[in-house]
Amino acid sequence: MERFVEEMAKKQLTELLRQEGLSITSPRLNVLAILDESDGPLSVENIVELSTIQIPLSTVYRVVADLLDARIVSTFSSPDKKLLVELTRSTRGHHHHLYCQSCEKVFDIDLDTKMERLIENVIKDVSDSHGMRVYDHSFEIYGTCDRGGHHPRSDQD
Amino acid sequence: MERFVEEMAKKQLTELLRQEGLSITSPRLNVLAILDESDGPLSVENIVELSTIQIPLSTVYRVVADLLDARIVSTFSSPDKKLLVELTRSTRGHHHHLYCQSCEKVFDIDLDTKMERLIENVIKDVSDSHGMRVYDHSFEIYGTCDRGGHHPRSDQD
DNA sequence: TTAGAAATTGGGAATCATTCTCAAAATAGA
DNA sequence: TCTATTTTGAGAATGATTCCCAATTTCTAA
Repeated sequence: MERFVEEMAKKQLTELLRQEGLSITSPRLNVLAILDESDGPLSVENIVELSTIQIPLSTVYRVVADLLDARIVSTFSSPDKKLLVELTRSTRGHHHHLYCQSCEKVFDIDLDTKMERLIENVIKDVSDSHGMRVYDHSFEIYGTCDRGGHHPRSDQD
Repeated sequence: MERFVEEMAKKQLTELLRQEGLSITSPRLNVLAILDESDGPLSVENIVELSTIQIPLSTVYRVVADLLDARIVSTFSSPDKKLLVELTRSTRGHHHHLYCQSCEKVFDIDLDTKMERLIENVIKDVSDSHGMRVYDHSFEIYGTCDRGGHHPRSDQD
């Protein structure tokens, strides 16, 4: 059963690559499978750790870059500036992120349609007033999940 | 006259350091003066380039870290993950950023009070539902200012 | 199905921003 | 001014990411 699900997923992921005209290779399928099984964005290091077969870091970076070009994955940076990756498909379109400083996890969050529309309006105003063409925006929230956690800038010694 | 203004600024900046209990050194005053004259956030490299006296990169990083601890400056990351710095004072409190991909500049933007309040509400909802204590958030807009510019992800070859 | 062409990989070296180190220099304050 | 303390300069170290290129894999078309 487990096995069956895996096979299904593999076929779908293969199809995903084929649709975008990318050749089917095991590093690509592996990275996709790992992202597919994850419930949130992963760092490149995470991907390597979670991989059953051995994949060099450089290959993961390259694979991720190819998948990004094909829009199969999306990437962004964590607060400590590491590359984070997630399947574009798995996120129902546009969304935002919530970072937990204490457990170092990232959660996807969705804003309701009204809020998202308000943001679009703000962006329109700003881009008009600056004469710029806007291609993206981000909205990120930083917090801590454990009650003992503290503000990262208040730990002066 | 020019000279006079400079002297004025220098006194104020010295006072700023003194108030926070930081000793007065020329690298610190220089970094502050450069940030004070800038109309937007600067990278560490920018600061070194704009400095009249020679300051090593490592010193600028250290000075910026000290000023950050004292909350005299604020820092954040550019889309290419470089450290950006601005005087906390020069920004009337909380604000956001607009990045231009073609000219590589960063502009400060303010949202109106209503919008900012909406965002606060969203953050409250999200943090409550995830059981997290939120200490910060960011909202950034990415665009290009020249009409010939193009979406960074659409230049596939 | 198979040969050759084209694309991809492995893995180590290179790069780039940032941090660290520590002796020398500057600052603070009695 | 003198001395303890802090800060600096300059280069080495670090860590994430990119580059390089020979070896391998995938694709294509006969």
